[in-house]
Parts: sequence; structure tokens; C-alpha cells
Amino acid sequence: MNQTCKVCGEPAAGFHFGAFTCEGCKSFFGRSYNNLSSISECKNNGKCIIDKKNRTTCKACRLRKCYTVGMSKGGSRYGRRSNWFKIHCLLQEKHQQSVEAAGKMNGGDGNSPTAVSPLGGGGFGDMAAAAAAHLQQQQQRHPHMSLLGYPSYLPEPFARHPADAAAAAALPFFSMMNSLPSMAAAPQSAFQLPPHLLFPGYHSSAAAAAADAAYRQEMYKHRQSVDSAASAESQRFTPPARAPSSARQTPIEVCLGGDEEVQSVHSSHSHSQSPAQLTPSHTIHNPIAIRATPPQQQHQQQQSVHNSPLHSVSPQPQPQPQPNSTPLSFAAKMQSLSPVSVCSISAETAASTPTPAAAAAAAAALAQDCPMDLSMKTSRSSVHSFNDSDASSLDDQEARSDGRRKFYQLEAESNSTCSSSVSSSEHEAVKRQKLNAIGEASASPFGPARSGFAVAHNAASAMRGIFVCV
Amino acid sequence: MNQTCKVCGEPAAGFHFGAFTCEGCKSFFGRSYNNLSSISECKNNGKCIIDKKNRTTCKACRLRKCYTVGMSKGGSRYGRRSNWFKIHCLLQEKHQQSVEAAGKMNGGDGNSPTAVSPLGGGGFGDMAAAAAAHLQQQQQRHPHMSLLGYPSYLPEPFARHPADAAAAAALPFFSMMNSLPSMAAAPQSAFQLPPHLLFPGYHSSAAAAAADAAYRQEMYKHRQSVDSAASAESQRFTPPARAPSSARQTPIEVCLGGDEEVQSVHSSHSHSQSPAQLTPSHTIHNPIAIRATPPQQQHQQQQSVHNSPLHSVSPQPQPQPQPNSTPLSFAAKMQSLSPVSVCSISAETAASTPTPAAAAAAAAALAQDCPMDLSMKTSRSSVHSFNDSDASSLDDQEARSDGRRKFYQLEAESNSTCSSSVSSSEHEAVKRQKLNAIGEASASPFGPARSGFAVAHNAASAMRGIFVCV
DNA sequence: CGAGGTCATCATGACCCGG
DNA sequence: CCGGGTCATGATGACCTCG
Ligand SMILES: [Zn+2]
Ligand SMILES: [Zn+2]
Repeated sequence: MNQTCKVCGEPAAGFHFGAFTCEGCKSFFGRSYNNLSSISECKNNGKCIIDKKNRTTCKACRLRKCYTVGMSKGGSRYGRRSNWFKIHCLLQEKHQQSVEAAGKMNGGDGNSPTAVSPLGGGGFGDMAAAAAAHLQQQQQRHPHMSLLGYPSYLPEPFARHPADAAAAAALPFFSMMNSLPSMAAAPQSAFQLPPHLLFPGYHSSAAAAAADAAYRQEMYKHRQSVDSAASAESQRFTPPARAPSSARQTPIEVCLGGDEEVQSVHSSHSHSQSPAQLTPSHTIHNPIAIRATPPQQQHQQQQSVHNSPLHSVSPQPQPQPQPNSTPLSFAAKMQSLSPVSVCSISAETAASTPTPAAAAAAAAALAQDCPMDLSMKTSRSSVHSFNDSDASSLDDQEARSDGRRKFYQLEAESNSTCSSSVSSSEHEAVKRQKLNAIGEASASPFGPARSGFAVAHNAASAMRGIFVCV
Repeated sequence: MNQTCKVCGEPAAGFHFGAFTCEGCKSFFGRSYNNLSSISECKNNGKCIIDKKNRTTCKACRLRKCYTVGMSKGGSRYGRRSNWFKIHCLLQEKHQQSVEAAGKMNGGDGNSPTAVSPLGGGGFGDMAAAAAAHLQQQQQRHPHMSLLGYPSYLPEPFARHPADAAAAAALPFFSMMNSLPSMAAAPQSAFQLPPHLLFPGYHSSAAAAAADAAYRQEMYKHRQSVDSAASAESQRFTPPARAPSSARQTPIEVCLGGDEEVQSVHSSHSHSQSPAQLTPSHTIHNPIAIRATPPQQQHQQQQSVHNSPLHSVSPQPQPQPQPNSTPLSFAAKMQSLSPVSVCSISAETAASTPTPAAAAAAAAALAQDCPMDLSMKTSRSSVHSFNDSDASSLDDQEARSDGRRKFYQLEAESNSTCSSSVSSSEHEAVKRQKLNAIGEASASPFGPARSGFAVAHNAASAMRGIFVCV
């Protein structure tokens, strides 16, 4: 390969999380992404230069550089080929079709609703194809904005506090970003995916700026949540915890609910009857919900999904408390950006909420609780302080012993037969703690912007197995 | 106590190594002092600000700050009171005497040979008293220059390479230092000990600059030794290793030789007959060779030492290959500065070399192999790669398996009865490795300046139990 | 091939003990 | 009281397995 780590310059071990990185930076990103609390602020205004020698000296700048070079959970691959490869192949095909379609009949605003990629039965590209088909159906203006972890190109005022302004000024091409708002706000092609997802090693300045903004935003949110653990603003979306009757409204349960009515390709039902009854963490680690079916079948499935009354997501309520054309909405949108966006949920499901209002709530809750992948364990063989009081069915239950834990809700299986999980092994306890950490991080004040992307949420949640969480 | 750590600002745990520090900074200094190889260069030109948050992010700057606030191995205490307290009490007394003596008869250049402190039998202050008495006898111009780890105030050209110049410019009061060369080069009082040793918490700018220079010098030496592991310049002082016949010239053996003819107060002879025969590391950990005898007796001992033909150190050969008045000699002197200087040798001895030439060689060798205290273990319960081939008597033997190991010489006991140390426990192996590391660090190109302080070396080596190594 | 888990290794600092 | 040893804890990254 002969590539070097885009983060530290060491010889790269491969293409990890969307960029060529070494083993160390790969592990670091995998560890740090969900664990912002372990990263302390840079003491050098974020201007640290990361190389092989001092990559461990400033975790903030290292993570920032990870984002800058295009790393994200969304840039990861599922299956034998990388996401990048799949999307690249699909999108090239798609772009070609779109171009020739535009040249032939010149329809629409460029997002001509062409057929889904005939690239077909190869077995890859399905995920992006599904997303493309659905998003084209929805006629979204910025379909890629929250797809695959890539935030929008919208420039941000960058005036949260002086340090932010300084960091923005330090960005090499940020001024160029500001001078091209139209390109950023209104991409010409509906499937103009970010180049760093299309071509590894290539990262546009806009991508770098957006990644940097995403990183800073994430850190900002984290700081907010750390500083004010239980602020009043976080009450806007009160977690409906500990109420089994309101299970329909818990965020993850919405993700996983109605699983039985969706055919499962990599379903975990086969071994879900194990005596331990599979705690949620285990469930998350099941095969990822990427459909490996050909596009035609995928199309049919989507149609069926849309025909089902449970999946009536087309007329979304779109609750947007903020106007979306003022500069403030820009900031609000920026605030809703999350550096990592694809929420890998096992047991592929669709957003199967009974009512549109519930669907919107589910989308909002999704936004609140995602990203929620339970990646690498950060601690091993340590008993921790988790109380093994009775641990009756992690689902819809609030951890109540540790002061730092807020809540967590998670439906272990689609059908709620798993009401008595044993949670015996500490392995699961560790993962439960991770869940708590995620819930804690997601409890940050995150109000106005979350619903601003409800439409994207719904679009994503209508896709089976792919959940885009901003 | 209500003091704060002078390094990081955390509430201090006590007075450690010459400054009020927290537990962390104390441990860090104890670990890092002998272990420069574990400290990588600062990526921020040494301008990192050390506080509680980011004290672990830049070890170079942390260690530099440790030196800046006056920490040194020589600042440590032996006994119930701290070194600082002892010297403080003695020197205050001494200074008072000197002042009133100067006011009365106005003799000499301020170093009036007054009687040694009558503070006497209290049991503390003896070490400094001995040093004071001897140094007054020798009429050294800069007696404190290499005493107790405090380097001279000589300014340095600071033009090793551009980074050095920048670092020097960053020093707050360095320009002031350059404007006062006379004060720095010729202290008015013979016992004008550095204020940071007299008053904890007080650090003059000169002290800070000198500490910084010492730190940079140490790092420079280390870098040199790392870059060119076996450079030609290091051959100038070939270690007389592996030759038992030349044991008289091995550096440490010179320190410890002739021990039987010096009365031992805290001698380790009582338990030196243990079956393991006490590897050198163990010997170093014996009670430190600070005389606890009253000054009068100390005075007599010194006299006897000087009367002995073995200790004819008064007419030192003073091999100085460089002239000592040119600017180059400044740099050379600066190069000879070591941040930590008091070499605590167990089994208190005097420099008992047969010939003056050998005494000079011993001083040079001392300078080469000190500091050599074997402080805290850095690795535990790891077998390492040390070859346990036969390990016959660590003394005067060269470690020959590891490529990075250079040599080490150490006389375990004064009388060479310990020719068959077992070195069975890996505990000792670890310490042996530390010895190797020290030898490695001291094998750096260090030529012209070492002998430049031969007079100080001899003065120090003539003092029993206190060895000043620059 | 890449994601994620494992675990040897190391740095850190709170704690303890001996002098 | 301080130097130094101990060791629980956390971070790191090379290596491995699985899909
Ligand atoms: Zn890297
Ligand atoms: Zn400190």
C-alpha cells in the first residue's frame, strides 16, 4: 500500500474509518469517538501539530486531525468492501446516469428521479442505493447533508467564544469557505458526496473545515454537558425513562420496534433465545443491518415499507421551531451536526412508529441518543462500580447508582420477550457502562437544531438498517 | 502547610527534591531525573505552560519546570529535617557571622575564614558545615558553583541551534542575566547559596535561567548521546571497563576506594556480609554518606585526609584543554553543567587516588558517571532482556548483550570482597538496567568542559561523603 | 480488507513505609 | 517529615479474529 497515516505520518496500516491511518490512530479514533469526556482541552489553542512523536501528547488535536482528514464512523465499511468503495462505485454510476439524464431531458433541479443503480446483483452498493432511492423519492434538497456522517457545508458564524474564532482563523481554508456559501449551501448535484468519501486521501478544504467544525461542535456539546450536567435546556427533550408503558417512545425502542414485521437478512433472531437473553450491548454487536439484497428487491422492500400504514413517513410533520433562513438557523443547523452519523443498528428495522407525531419524536430521540455504537471496550477486567442490584432487563431502565449516569433506554430485542436479562458477566456490565456514557453524552443541551433535521431523520429512519443521526 | 505545587499548582504534598510539589510532580521528578531517554522533545519550543490539567502532556516542559522551580536531587533531605532546612539554618548563621566579621575586621574578599558554625551538636547542618569548612580552606572562588546541584550563574551564548536561541529568548529574565555577568561570575559572598535553596518558594531569575540552562544542557547531552550512540568524541574519555587490573581508575571505585581507612558513621559494613553480597544497586541504596559528626570533628577528619599522602588533592593538575577566559570557555563551562549534581554515594569515602593524575582522572570519571543514584524503579515485574549469562560481579564489568548498553563500572563495596555477586533477583536486574541507562546517558560527548571543572571536582571529592558531579 | 476486541506495556499518582 | 517503593488505573498500539 505504501500509504502514510494521514493523522500522524506513520506508515499506514490501512484504510480505517475513512482515512489511511496507522494502527494507533485507528485505535485512538475508535476509542475516543464515543468518549469525548476523556479528551481534555488543548492547551495550545488547537494548533498542535500531530506527528508520530507527539501524537499522544494532545488528544484533542489528535482527534481533531482525525476529523480533519475525514475520519468518521460513517466512513467505515460494512462487509468485505469499504463503504467508500461501495459508494464510490454506486455514485460514479449514479452520477453518470444523472449527467446523461440531464443532458437528455433536462428535468428537475438536477435531482432527476432516475431508476436505482442497475449495477445490481453484485451485492454491494445496496446501502447507498437504498438511500439514494429513498432520498430521491423524498426530493430532499440536501440529501447528503446528514448521510454517512458527513455534515453540511454550511459555514458557521464561528463566534461561540474567542477561542473558537481563533481556531477558525487557524483553519487553512476557512476564509475560502465563507466566500463560497452558495456552493456550500446548495450543492449542484444531489449526490455530490464529499470527495474524501469518494477518494481516500483526497480531502477538500471544505471537507476539512466541515470536519473541524463538526469536531469543535462535538467538543462544544460535550463541554456543555460536562459543565452543566443537568441544565434546564436538556429538559426540553425529557428522556422517557423507566416507564415501560411508554416504551413506544423510548428512542432506541423506536429504532428496533416492529422488527418482526420486517424481514431480517442478518437477523439475530436465530440466537436470540440464548439463556442470557442478549443484553442490548450484545444486540448492537450483531451483524449490521445493511441489506445485501439486490437493488430491485431493495426497491420492492421500500415500496412495501411505504405502503405499510406503520411507515407513513412521507408526510413528515417536520417540527422546526427555528426559521431556517436566518443566520441563526445556520448556527442552529451547525449545532446539530455530529461528526459521526451512521448509527449501526443491528436487526435491520425501519422507523415503525404508529403515528407521524411519534415518528417525529422518534427522529428527535434518535438524534438525541445517537451515535450509539458500542465500539471498543475502553476498560478491561475491571469490575467498576456498576451496581448489580437486580439488573432486571436493561431495557427502559435507568441506571440509578452512579451519580454520573443519567439514563439509558434500549430495547434488547424487537419483541420484548427479554424482560429478564441476567447481566451476569461483567463483560456486559462494561458495555452497559458504555451505554451510560453515551446516554450521558447525549443528554447535552441540544435543543433547537435537533428537530431542524427531523426530515433527514425521517428519511433515514425510513431506510432499513441505516440510521442517520445528526 | 497550605502550599501549592510549584510545578503544576496543585496543592502541595510537601517539600520534595527542593521545592514544594504535589505527589505527582514528586514522582515524576524522581522517575524522570535519571531517565532522560523517556522524555521526548517539546513540540512547542518549550513554552508549554504546566498546570494541573496538562502537566502530563509535555514531559519535557514539566521536567524543565521542575528544574526551574529549583528541584534537584541535591535538594533532597537526609535525616529528619530537609536539606533545605539544614542548609538554611546553617547558612543563615554563617551569613550572620560573615557579616559581622566583615563589619569588624573587614578581612579577605568576604570569605573570611571564620570558625565553623557553632550551631554544632544539634545533629543537623553538618553536611553543609563540612562543605563550608573545606571549601573555605580551599579558598575557592565559586564554592557554590557545583555544590548541591546548583550550577553556576554564568550566562551562556545560547547559540547551539536556533531552537535554543528561541528558548532562551522565551526565558523571562534571561536578558537581565546577560546584563549582569559580574554578579553571576563572581559572587560577592562565598556562601551565597542560591536563594531557592535558602527560601523555598523564592526563585531568583538567575536561578530560573540557570536551571533552564541546566535542563537544556542535560537534554542536549542526552540528544547527543541518543543521536550518535558511539561517537568519536566520546572516545576522548574511554571508560576503563572490563579491566579488573585497572580497577583503581574506574570512576566509582575511586569514589569508594580506600573506604576502610575512613571511619564510617553510617557505614554499610554491618550488613555488607549478607550472602547476596550486595550488588551495587543495593549499595547505593545504603545510608547516604552524609557525615553526622559535629563540625569540629569533621574539621579534624578533613585535616587527616589532607595529611594523608593518598589524599593529596591540594595541588590539582587541573587539566584544562580549553582556555577559560574566551567566550568559548563559557560555552564549555555551560556544557559541563548538570541539573543535578550531588552524587549520593553510600559508605562515605573520600577521593583517595594514589596519584594526582589519577585524582584528576577520577574527577573526570566522576563527572562522567554521575549522577548515578538509582532511584525509583521505572518498570516492575518485567523480565526485560537482560542477559543473565553469568553476571559475575557487576563491578568493573561491561554489559555486553544489549546493543544500547554501553558500560558500567561500579564497586559494590569498598573492599573488593564482593567478586561473585549472584544477581539472582530480577529486582537487581532492573536496577542494573538502570545503571546501564545511566552509563549510556553519561557516554555522551562531553569532552572539553568536564575537565574545566576539575578543580571543583577535586574540591568536592576531597569532601567526605559529598560528591559534586557536574 | 477493515472493525473491533485483546492485552502486553508503559506512565501516572495516591498511598504506604522506613529512616 | 521526606525519599522511594508499590500498585491500581488508564492510555496506547501491535496483534488477532471475524465477517
Ligand atoms: Zn497515525
Ligand atoms: Zn505538581
